[in-house]
Formats: sequence, C-alpha cells, structure tokens
Amino acid sequence: MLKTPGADKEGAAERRAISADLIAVLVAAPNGNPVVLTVKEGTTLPSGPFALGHRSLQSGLRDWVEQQTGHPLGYIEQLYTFADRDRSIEEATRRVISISYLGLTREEPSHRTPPGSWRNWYEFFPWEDHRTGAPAIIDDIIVPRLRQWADAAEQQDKRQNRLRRAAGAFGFDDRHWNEELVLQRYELLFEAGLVEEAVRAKGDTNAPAVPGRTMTGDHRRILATGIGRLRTKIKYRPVVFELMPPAFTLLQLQRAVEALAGVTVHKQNFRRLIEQQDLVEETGEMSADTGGRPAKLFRFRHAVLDERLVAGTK
Amino acid sequence: MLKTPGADKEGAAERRAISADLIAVLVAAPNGNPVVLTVKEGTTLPSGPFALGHRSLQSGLRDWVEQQTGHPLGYIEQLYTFADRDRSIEEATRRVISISYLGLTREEPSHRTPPGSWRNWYEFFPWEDHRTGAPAIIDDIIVPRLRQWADAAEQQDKRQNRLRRAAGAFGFDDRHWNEELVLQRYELLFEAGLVEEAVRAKGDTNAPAVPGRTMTGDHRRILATGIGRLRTKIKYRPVVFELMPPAFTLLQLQRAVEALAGVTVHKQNFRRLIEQQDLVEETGEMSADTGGRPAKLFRFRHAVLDERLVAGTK
DNA sequence: CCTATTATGCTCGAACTGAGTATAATTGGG
DNA sequence: CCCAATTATACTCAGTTCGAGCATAATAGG
Repeated sequence: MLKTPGADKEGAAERRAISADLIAVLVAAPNGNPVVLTVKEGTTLPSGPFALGHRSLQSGLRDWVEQQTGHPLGYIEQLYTFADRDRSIEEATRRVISISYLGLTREEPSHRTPPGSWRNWYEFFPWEDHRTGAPAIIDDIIVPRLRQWADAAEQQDKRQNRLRRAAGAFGFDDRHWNEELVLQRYELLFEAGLVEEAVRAKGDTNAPAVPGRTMTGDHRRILATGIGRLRTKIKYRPVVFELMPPAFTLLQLQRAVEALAGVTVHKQNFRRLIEQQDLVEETGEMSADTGGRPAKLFRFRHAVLDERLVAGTK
Repeated sequence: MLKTPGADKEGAAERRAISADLIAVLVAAPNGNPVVLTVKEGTTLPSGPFALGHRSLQSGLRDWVEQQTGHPLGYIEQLYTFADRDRSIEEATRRVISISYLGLTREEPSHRTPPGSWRNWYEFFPWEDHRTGAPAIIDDIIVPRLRQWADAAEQQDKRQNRLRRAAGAFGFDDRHWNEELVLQRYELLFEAGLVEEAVRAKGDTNAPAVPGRTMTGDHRRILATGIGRLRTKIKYRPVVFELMPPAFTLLQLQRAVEALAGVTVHKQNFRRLIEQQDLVEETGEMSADTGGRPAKLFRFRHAVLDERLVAGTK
C-alpha cells in the first residue's frame, strides 16, 4: 500500500529541512525585441522566497513581481519544479525546492527596474534566432562539435543515436529546424559538454564552450524551458496579446510573434490566420509611422478568451 | 531590485516550516479500460513525502512507485505544484507543497496492489466518457444546473460570460465537445458549486452535487489535470505506447486512445495516421482472437523517439 | 513624378482531413 | 457446407487548410 500524506510521523524532522523559492522568467517584447528580466548583470533570473504569508504560489509570485518591477503581470504559467541535489550548497542538511514561472508583461519602461535588467534573450541562446536565417555558429561551431561528440561514443548504436538526436534538435542532415525544441537543444549541448554550465559541473576546464551568455546555477535551463513553452503556446493560445500595447498594427503583431518564435512567417498568411480566427478587431484608427502605406490599428478581442478555449497564432 | 535565492537571511526560520509531498496520477489502460491507481477505497491518490534521501523529485517518485506497486514507470511528467493554504491543516505554522506527477504504466496485474486500487477514471468524471455518445447526465443534470448558475449572476454581462464559458466547456448551444478541457469542466462545476468538494469547502450543505465519485482534498482536481494533460499529449507525442503491451493490433491501439480521449475515432483514418507516421512496424505475427478476420500484430518503433521529437496520435 | 516601402486582397496547387464505399478473412450457428 | 456476423484492410472523394506567390493600393521622400 502506498503512503498517504500526513500518514507518516517519522520523517517529520527530515522533511522540515526544506525551503521553497519562486523563480520568474519574465518576458516582454517591446517593438519586436524579445527580452527577459534579469538581475546581477544578466547572470540570474529574479527570484524570491515562498513564505507562509503568501496565499498561494501564484499569488506569491504575482505579489513580488508587480511590487518590485511595477509591471502588471498579464499571464502567468507554472513552468517546472525541481529540487536536484546539486542546487543546494549545504548538501545533506537542507533542500531547496525551486518553483519556476513564466510571466508575460506589456512594456519595458524602467519604472523600478534599473537599466540593463531586461536582456534580449538571444544573448543567452545565440543559436535560437533564425529570423535572418540560421546563425553562422550553428554550421561553424555547433554542428561540428556535436558530430565530434557523437563520434566519441563507444558503441556503434550509441553513435547513431547521438547523431540522430543532434540532427533532429538542430535541424541538420536535411531535418528541419523546429523552433520549439529550445530545451532539448540546450540539454543536448549540456550533455555534450558544450555549454559553460556543463564544464562548470564537471570541473572539465579544457573544453571551450559554444558562444552564449551563461547564467547562475541552472537558470539558463529554466530560461530555455520558458522560451520553449512560450513558443509552443503561441501556436494554440492567444498569449502574444499579453505582450502587445492596447492598439497595434498586424505587422507589429507579426514582429512580436517572430521575435518569440525566432523564425519569420509569411506576411499574408499570417494576416489570413489572425483575421479568420477573429482574434482582433479594428479600432478605426490608422497608424502613420509605418514607413509606407498607413496600416489599420487593431485591438485584441478579449471576448475570445471566454468563447473558445482554443486558437492561437501558429 | 529583486531578491535572489539565498540572499536573505531573515526569512530562514519562516521558510523552514515547509514540507513537500509527491502525488502521483498513475494511469494504465488494460484492454481499453482507463484506470488510475488509488488508495483508501478510491478516495485518494497515492502520495509520499519528498525527503533528503531522494536524488531528485522525479527519481523520488519513480523510486517509491516502482517499489510499492511493482510496475515500472514508462513515462513520467510533472503536472503541477501547489501550496494553497487550505490544503494544510495546521494553517499558520506549516505549509505543505504538493508536487503532482502523471505516470504511465503498462499493466494492471495485482502484483503488490490490492484489488480495487485501480479505478476506472470515469467513475470520478462520468461526464467525460463520450465513447458511446454524450452521457445523459450532461443534458439531464449538468446543463440545466449550469444555466441556473449563469442566470443567478447579478449583471447581464456576467450572466452572458458564465453561459459562454459553460457552453464552451460542455459543448452545448452548438459548440462542440472538446475532450481536452477536463480541468476547465471540473473547475467550472466547482465554481458553480456542483461538485461535492465545492460544497464541502463552502459548508453549503443544501446544494446537491452532480454525479461522480469524490476524492480527498483536491485530489479530483489533480486527477482532472492529469487526464487533461494526457488527452492533449497523445495528440502530439507517442505516449500511448507506454500503456500498450509489446505487441498489439491496431484496433487495440485505437481502443486505448479512445479510452483516454473519451471519444471514438474513425477506424480507417486512425490506421492511416498511425501508418503514415511510421510509428509502428509489423511483428510478422497475427492475432487470432479478434472475433473476425485475424489482425496483424504491430510493435512500437522505439527509434521514432530519437528521430523526431514530434508526432502523436490525434 | 518616380522609387522605395509597407499594406492588403486574391489565387492556386499541394497536403491533410473527415466520411464514406468496397472487399477480404475469419468464427459460429444451423 | 453455407450464411450471417464480425473484424481487417484497401481505396476514394470532396472539403479544408496551408505554403507560396502575384497583384494592387497608399503612403513618404527625393
């Protein structure tokens, strides 16, 4: 028979040696620039302790983010909870559970956030931005290094397996790039010892890493989880609008989607999709500063949130 | 500036008053019967404390589930972490964080699990099984009660809003049934005071509930989360195979999918999809006990897990 | 007035989907 | 042995969606 919560007395002291932190991946996209909120010179994701005073995890997060950044959080989603041993410094006596969240917010004015807090997230993942074609570092550095890593495996089938995974994740050997696999790519690079965090963990100082700004602990992994989740989500839920100003042109909307997805989309087809799904309605105003023909301004139809529980942007 | 983990000393005592539990939604589908593992006469999901001895949350869960049920866990996925105050008995002094997981396992032989541990999950959600058409309780009980609830709202727009949400979730007023919205439906019924758990929370003893076996605490909500996640997942990841025996006919596979999704699918189209995606390969054997023409036996092509990170069953 | 630039409308073929029809291979009962 | 019931499996067809491109409109700047 399985144990049920509260049914065991013996473990009480042991279980008490646990604390919980809330970690936030807070995203904005001012004029098509995908940014994430950081602290400590862009090395760390903002976090705060979860304490008895908080009503719930979600409200705990909402409280301190809104209070400390001044930005209202439109959308919050739990990302992942982990408690891997190597995260804690005092190994045997204490355990930290980290509960990470993805949050979307609308603007980047430095209300209470010092300049430099918001970082373009492709600083951390240079291989993820394919808006102007595949970045050179993929073919120049990543692919050769991953081939080396695959070849280094002992058995034949292990080598094949590694190569298949690498090709699938990074889209070489005539596989296509799937922008959603952010986490898988990071973890592959980690496993292959090609990111600084992996080198750090192994004490393996000789292996130079693939370019990309590193972060404290496993914060870069959490960020990868958040980006991946967001890239998946925008395809079937209208969450991009949480990042948009109240009125926007369709091109601005498209640029925001492209910024998040890291790939470009066909302009006419994008419009067709948005309009046929009734996600937006015209405000009646026009935008002047397009550089060309003026564009209609649209606003998000908030009613869709009740109507369908579906639909997104793809 | 936002706080960073470990940067604060003052909250240490407060943060220590926290413990963590792992809760499992353990699913199997022996011959097209969707079941979940329970304890205490089907009122409670199995759970166990997370202790310092565990390597990680996931391995902690895997350890005790495999040890106590004898079933190897094919697939594990984290569901949700919550720490709402009302879950804890000793309110002010202690906080329990519950980390829930979805696990898939292959069989239901009562190795170490006493009979009655595995329950058909539609006992808990009778409105979710549409394999033989929409259950009568939807039109007979749920829809009228939800209409009452919608009408009971003060303002006009609130009434409309409630009605739209209810119609979208349960597929009335010519909206179609979306089998993935398991959690939304449960939460709607909860909000409308139509499930026992809501009555319990409010002390509102006069409101009789919609049929469906109830559970301890918010375990039924967790189960709803698990079912919903699984129904979404089978559409884009080949996870059903974790529930199948090593060799199976396509009809058996279809029955498993239908059991999880709670809806039937077009047989010929289902086969087309499975085969064109190369998810399976013939074993060469035939199955005799079909009751009709013998069927080819198939096995899952495990290689697809490396090849594409995509594809599912839909 | 011409060019560059963005907006917006429309078309076309390929691929995918839902819903069949048709035929094959069994079992069990008379 | 034949027939009805049952399941397996192949193939078709129309409607829809999707990727890609052509065409035209409206503005700014020189």
